[in-house]
Amino acid sequence: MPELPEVETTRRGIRPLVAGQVVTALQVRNPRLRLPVPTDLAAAIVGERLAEVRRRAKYLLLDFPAGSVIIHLGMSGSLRVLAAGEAPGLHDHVDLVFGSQLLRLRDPRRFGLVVWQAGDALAHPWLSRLGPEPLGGAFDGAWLHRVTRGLRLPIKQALMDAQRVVGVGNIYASESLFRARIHPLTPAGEVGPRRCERLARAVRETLEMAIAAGGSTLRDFVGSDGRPGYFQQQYFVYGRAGAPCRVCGSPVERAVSGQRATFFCPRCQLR
DNA sequence: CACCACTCCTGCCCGC
DNA sequence: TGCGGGCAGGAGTGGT
Repeated sequence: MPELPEVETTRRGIRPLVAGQVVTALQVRNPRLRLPVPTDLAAAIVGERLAEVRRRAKYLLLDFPAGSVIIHLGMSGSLRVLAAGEAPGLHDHVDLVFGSQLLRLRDPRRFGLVVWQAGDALAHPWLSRLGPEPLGGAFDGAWLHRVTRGLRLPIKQALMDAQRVVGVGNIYASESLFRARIHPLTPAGEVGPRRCERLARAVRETLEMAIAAGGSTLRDFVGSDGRPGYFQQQYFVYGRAGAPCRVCGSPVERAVSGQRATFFCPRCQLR
């Protein structure tokens, strides 16, 4: 399930292989994603040079002269660079062919998206109202404190709201709150300035560590099994209900918040 | 606004 | 061994 670190690792993996290359063909094998792949996509990009691969939140932006292909990996999407002619698998929806190689989007659960945005990609309605990047300078404790005043909803849900900060998904929300020693069900408005500071720092550190862990597997984006290698990453609480907290040994608990599984240590994390 | 519920889809795991 | 059921999960959308 790609969260921001996986998307960033994907970006870093594919960028050196496709940036600067000209699209020679587009193959839409299965247009059915969360929204249908636009039928006029080929007209927009075939024959054009891919200038840059950027990321905003969990969206990947493939920049062309006239606009950008915006890709979201949903929860099961992956992008790999393969040799042209590589036989497609069951859920390989789209290929961007660049001469002798291709960029292949696979998405078994079809929560992903491919859209075309003419002109500035950031002007797309899905991107234009997003909050700050968690790894950028605009996100810090002061910002987090400001955008959570008066909120009664749990801090975890506030953290996962892309208008407040982007890129914090279910896994890293739980992990960041553990790192900051804040109980995920604490009303967001009750988290004071010092704890907001700690939480903002925890979000940044958690994501940076995950990206660093993925960086060693960039070579996997070419060739056979191209999955980013976070599976080796050790989570503190996520998915560990009943298992001992890695810090204090108390059993990790599971709750549901905003219809999402939420994991925390009841002893380390205070309301 | 703030908040909530619903929706998309399929691989995987569990129990029988 | 096969099969049904339940679950997970990003984020847009459409309520109250």
